[in-house]
Amino acid sequence: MAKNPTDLDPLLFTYFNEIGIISQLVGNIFERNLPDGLTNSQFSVLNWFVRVDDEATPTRLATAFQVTGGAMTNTLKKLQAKGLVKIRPDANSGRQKIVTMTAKGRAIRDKAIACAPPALEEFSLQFSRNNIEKQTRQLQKVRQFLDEYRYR
Amino acid sequence: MAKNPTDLDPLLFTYFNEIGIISQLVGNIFERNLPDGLTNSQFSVLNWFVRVDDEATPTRLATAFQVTGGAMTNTLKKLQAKGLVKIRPDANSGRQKIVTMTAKGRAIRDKAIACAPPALEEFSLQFSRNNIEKQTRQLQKVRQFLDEYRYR
DNA sequence: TTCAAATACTTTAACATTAAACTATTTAAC
DNA sequence: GTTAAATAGTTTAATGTTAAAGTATTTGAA
Repeated sequence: MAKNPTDLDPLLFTYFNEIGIISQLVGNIFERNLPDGLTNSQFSVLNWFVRVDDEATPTRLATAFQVTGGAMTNTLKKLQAKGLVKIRPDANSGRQKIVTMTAKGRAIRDKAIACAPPALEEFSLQFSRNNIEKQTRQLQKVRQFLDEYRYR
Repeated sequence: MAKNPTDLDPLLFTYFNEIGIISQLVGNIFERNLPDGLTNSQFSVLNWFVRVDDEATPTRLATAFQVTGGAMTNTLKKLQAKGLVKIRPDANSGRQKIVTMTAKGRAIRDKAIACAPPALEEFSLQFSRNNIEKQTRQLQKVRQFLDEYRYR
């Protein structure tokens, strides 16, 4: 049956709408509890250094978080001004820089985790680990599709 | 087993991270194709009038989209300037206003749908309706939890 | 070797959003 | 009836993001 062109598939609309709202709610809930005026972006960068690697170029971080280079420049400048990351030139390439987290950065990151709002605790009680794992796998497929679509 | 306080539950982190990235990607993909310099917020308001009701107060819209009143004031002013919505005082309450969509607004909204990026078409081929329906139901539960948590 | 294209990062202007302060109106307690 | 509190909407300043232009460096093809 042909789709009426004046109707956006309501299911897809609802689906992405729910995702958008959850993203916004979680972002707000989490950022509200962050210490030292840390933003979500700033925290995410600090946490990346714990989760993924000890050092990175700005572009690698920008790619990881799907933001523009300019946005990452801004985030890193803020972190640097607070003494939470260190930015040094790459000896092997004059156009790259190398970013690392400072001890203070690590401490603030740990503090941020400790400040994590109780929502996350309660969330774990409401939704089974198994359920969230399954959802995550499906979301990863969706993200991958959109990610690839983006570069065509 | 006690959770190490310096570790944010990686599963939850990944889960919400995927949601955040999908939200961002879909937003960008969709907004890029919108006609007449329409933003996602502006389109969403127009689409709301098709999906939900003929008229609304600014606050009702702000609540529906989980944005501040100020943000909605801004969005509505832009839509009004383009002649896509009409804002009139409420005869029954001097502090409320009533917003409706104009015929031009409806036309632009339909055009936006027609311009919808092919990503959505292809998306439907990749992911089964059944799958997206199931995911949507789960996401709705999550959103509901976060929504309720917010007001406590 | 040269030089055009690609890459890494920064800067700028525009803009959507937020929190907070502000105006106007309505509600309801006394 | 008065008046304090609540509600609806707007305005302001600050901020984070984007696209686009700009600088500097590296790559690689001729």
